[in-house]
Amino acid sequence: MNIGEAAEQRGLPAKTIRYYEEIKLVVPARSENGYRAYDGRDVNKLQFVQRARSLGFSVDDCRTLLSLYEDKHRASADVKAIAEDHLTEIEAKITELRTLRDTLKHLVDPCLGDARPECPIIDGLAGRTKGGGK
Amino acid sequence: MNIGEAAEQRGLPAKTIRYYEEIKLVVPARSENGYRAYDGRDVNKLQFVQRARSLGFSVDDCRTLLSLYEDKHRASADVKAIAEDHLTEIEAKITELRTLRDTLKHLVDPCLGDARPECPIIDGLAGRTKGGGK
DNA sequence: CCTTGACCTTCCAGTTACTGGAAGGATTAA
DNA sequence: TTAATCCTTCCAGTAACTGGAAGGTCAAGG
Repeated sequence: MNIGEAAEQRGLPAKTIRYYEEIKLVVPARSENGYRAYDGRDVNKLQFVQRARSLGFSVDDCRTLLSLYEDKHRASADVKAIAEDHLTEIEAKITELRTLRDTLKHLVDPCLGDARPECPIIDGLAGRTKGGGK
Repeated sequence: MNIGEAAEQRGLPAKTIRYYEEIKLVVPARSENGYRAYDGRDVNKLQFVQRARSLGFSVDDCRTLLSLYEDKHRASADVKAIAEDHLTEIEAKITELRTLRDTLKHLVDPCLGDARPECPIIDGLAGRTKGGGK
């Protein structure tokens, strides 16, 4: 099948699929006219990558996972290690964002948000502490 | 002061500070020898940007915030609007990451992580459901 | 006076994972 | 034959830096 059909089947932009070929992630055969020809196995790989990407795996992780996917003699430990690393990264990101959110909230909450210039947010960013140092 | 001193004072890489000039975020005067000359006001701006960036504001938001910082007639409402938008984005990101984490966890947990090839993570990514469809 | 080392300059390229668009060939239907 | 789709490749842009090369400037030491 041509790239358009593969794209539609998977709900991926053709541009993205071409990109995956460019970086040698999913490389289809070519028809005589030069068109990319995707077979069922290619489409499975596209689906695999699509799901891995949607779970936040990097394209590089996808490359490794894809090779494990294709390897009938893989050790599930290898897969699990990648996934656990990624999980740890996600947890770290969540923690970081929660901290950001809380800090930001403490600046935003006391801001009156009116027409006057006094602004705890600006003060906070400028490094001015609100407390009146006696 | 030269860029090196400003960089050290703020704990920012000189490269980053040059970049901020390139994008016209913090543009210092120049000495006769062509060196960048940062005065106290520039350093304050660098600090302001540094803090805003560390709170996750985009460089573009920083530009706007910086102009509000310098505007004695600003309305705090304008500042607050930007900060609240950003807060909303952060919340959305946290929610998204939590979903990712949970989904990933449900794939990782049942994986034995041994030398055998059977792997619920690979199966999940491949779109194979675990349940034995009777 | 000259050299060495630290500091400064500009410019170019690379990072991540695409996305948009231009120019032009292939295919299909009318 | 022509028009509408589809396909191709190639180039550029996104965000926010970061690394590195080639070369100018400056202060200290011999």
